[in-house]
Amino acid sequence: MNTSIHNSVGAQNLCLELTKTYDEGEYALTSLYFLYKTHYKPLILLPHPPLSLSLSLSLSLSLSLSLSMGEEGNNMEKRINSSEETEVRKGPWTVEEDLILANYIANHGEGVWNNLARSAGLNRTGKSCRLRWLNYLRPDVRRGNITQEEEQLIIELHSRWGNRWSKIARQLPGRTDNEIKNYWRTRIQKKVKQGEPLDYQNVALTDETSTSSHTNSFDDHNNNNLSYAEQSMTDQTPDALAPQFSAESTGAFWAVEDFWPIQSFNGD
DNA sequence: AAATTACTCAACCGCTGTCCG
DNA sequence: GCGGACAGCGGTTGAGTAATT
Repeated sequence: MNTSIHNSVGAQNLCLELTKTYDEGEYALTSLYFLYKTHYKPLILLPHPPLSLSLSLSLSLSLSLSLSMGEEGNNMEKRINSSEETEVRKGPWTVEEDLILANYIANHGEGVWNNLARSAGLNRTGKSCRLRWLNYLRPDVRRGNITQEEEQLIIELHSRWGNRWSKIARQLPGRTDNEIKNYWRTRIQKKVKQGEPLDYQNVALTDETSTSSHTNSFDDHNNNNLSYAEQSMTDQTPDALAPQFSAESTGAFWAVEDFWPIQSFNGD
């Protein structure tokens, strides 16, 4: 599947692209919509599914999750249903698994992940489900490139807290700790190694210094050692700390109503 | 065009902390 | 206090892709 669709690609082209690839019996139309939501919406920033996609979607509501898959899909299916069925599945998530997980959470909520995995019929560990949900499927996951403002904030917070990725992530709405961690390792550390200037104040950039010297003293539950400036920063709400995103960029978030087609699956 | 290298990032692993019976 | 189950975290890996030779 072609993943190199750029921001400028319009809805119609997207439909054609997706339809061409997936509408040949490989997956249900719902999968197509889900792909649109999870993989393409962040790129094209459309407020609603395109009309033709919506129509397809309406049709898909009467279909069950177990709709037949084409040859390619069958290969994937075979892997799931093979002799490994009794074993816990690992590795990349399939579209069908994503659908099942998102659908289940939309109807039952998240939490108690091991039970969730079992109840949803996913042959995955609770851990795996949690990770997939939090890092990828969650409606408010913000996708797309890290902005300059976000990078600056990451650097500032890393200098303050070290490799406390989840804590840093909480200050960047929609960004996951995994994403920030990866970004730090692949981009920012590379810049440092190459001697590129990071013209931000008070930046301590080595993992060694940051983790060892900061982690303990800046613990979540012990802010007593913070200076006034540090304390005031700590006291700020995530909203206050976070960069102000443009209206366009917020389009990369999912809306609650984005889940309606998935919820409809259970006939609610 | 093919082979190799570099890069990205989703997912896993192992560990710690917390909760609850 | 103990042990099991679970959540959450940070570090690491490896498959897929892009860039380079």
